[in-house]
Amino acid sequence: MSPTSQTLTAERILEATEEVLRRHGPAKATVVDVARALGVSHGSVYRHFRTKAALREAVTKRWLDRTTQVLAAIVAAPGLDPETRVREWLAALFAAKRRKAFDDPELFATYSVLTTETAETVVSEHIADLTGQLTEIVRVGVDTGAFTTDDPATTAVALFRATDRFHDPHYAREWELPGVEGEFEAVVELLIRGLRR
Amino acid sequence: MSPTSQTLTAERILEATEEVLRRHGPAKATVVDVARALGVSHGSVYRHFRTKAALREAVTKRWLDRTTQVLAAIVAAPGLDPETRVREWLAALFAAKRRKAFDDPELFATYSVLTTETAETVVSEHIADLTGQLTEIVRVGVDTGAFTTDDPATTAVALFRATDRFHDPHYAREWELPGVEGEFEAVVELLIRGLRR
DNA sequence: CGGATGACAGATATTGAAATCTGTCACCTG
DNA sequence: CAGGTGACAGATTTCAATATCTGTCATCCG
Repeated sequence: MSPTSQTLTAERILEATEEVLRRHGPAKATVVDVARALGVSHGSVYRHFRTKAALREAVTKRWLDRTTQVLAAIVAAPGLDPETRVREWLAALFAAKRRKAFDDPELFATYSVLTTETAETVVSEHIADLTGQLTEIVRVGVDTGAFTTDDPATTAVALFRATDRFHDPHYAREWELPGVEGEFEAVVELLIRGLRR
Repeated sequence: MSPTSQTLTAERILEATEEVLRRHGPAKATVVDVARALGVSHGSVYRHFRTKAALREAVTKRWLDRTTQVLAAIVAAPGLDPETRVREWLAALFAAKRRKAFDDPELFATYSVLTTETAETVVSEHIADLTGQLTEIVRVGVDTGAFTTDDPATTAVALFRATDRFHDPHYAREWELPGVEGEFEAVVELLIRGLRR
């Protein structure tokens, strides 16, 4: 009946939603559009997601989790000294965000809006995931004697906050300005020096 | 003729503009409103400011400069060691912004909008002023042997950017959350440690 | 004559009626 | 009978007509 008449799964709906969001932007993407893209009635979409907000939340979480997974690889990578691991983790976060912003500006702008309007919990869980990863790196650094701190978790949050400028979508416009790379390195340098014993 | 029939000066217009902005907000504050508040025709306002944008720019600059002046006192204050001076300067910046945001939320929100829509130069000059002050503090710190850095100006920018979260109006909502004070101190602690020889 | 005025043209914002969307649910259909 | 449908009520958005505002300037006034 429809062009893609496989069974309707949450995953297929999320894919269609992302496509509709990319095409129409956050303001004009409707549940009806998503249903149309899937060749089903909008009632069917509501069978998988209770509200439009829940759908947007799910698609946002999916997007944020992709970054979390990339960074987890750096936490787990063997053979890095703690200092290098922190540098690479922060650089990877910056690079991932910058790539998203540059490669598909429409979609990035869309998700930037979604993260501000979506339920606070999705974003704060994402931040908790990321600072959790950083905490692990710092903790290992302290254990091996490379770093000093009273409390790895507090220090991890400080590292994350001090680098907000280089991962908060709010600053995305400035990520293509010349000199940002230098600013990033100067901040990281200062922070790494602050971590050292 | 009007309730306040002194001569019409740029300063009086700026005062009236701030009042109109506080009352009506940035979206609904018009040049006609400002003229009405002063008991003159809007043509007279255009005699002092070429455009509405120029008027908004001037009132924004005036607002930003007030903070710059407060902080200049800390740069010049005698008898502070460099580390304390950095701590106090950053704390004063945070405190000044937080006070503005808390004491008069309407006006603060208004100026937050103005700084995003106003000509880039006003804001970047403000930032240049502030990082200039920080550069001076860092430079003295290096000269007295308290700090190490290749380039005080770069380091000053890094200090400013690493603390964006605690002075960028974008984050104002989070300045009243519990724990912000702790986050601020953790970031400053890390940065100060990074400055030390 | 220096400074203020208000009528005016084009740009921008407001408003309210019509169109669309969200979320529900009784009813299909394979 | 599990999964899908589409009509429906209330909420939200769109659109075009109307009102207001911006910026200019010929004219006025002390």
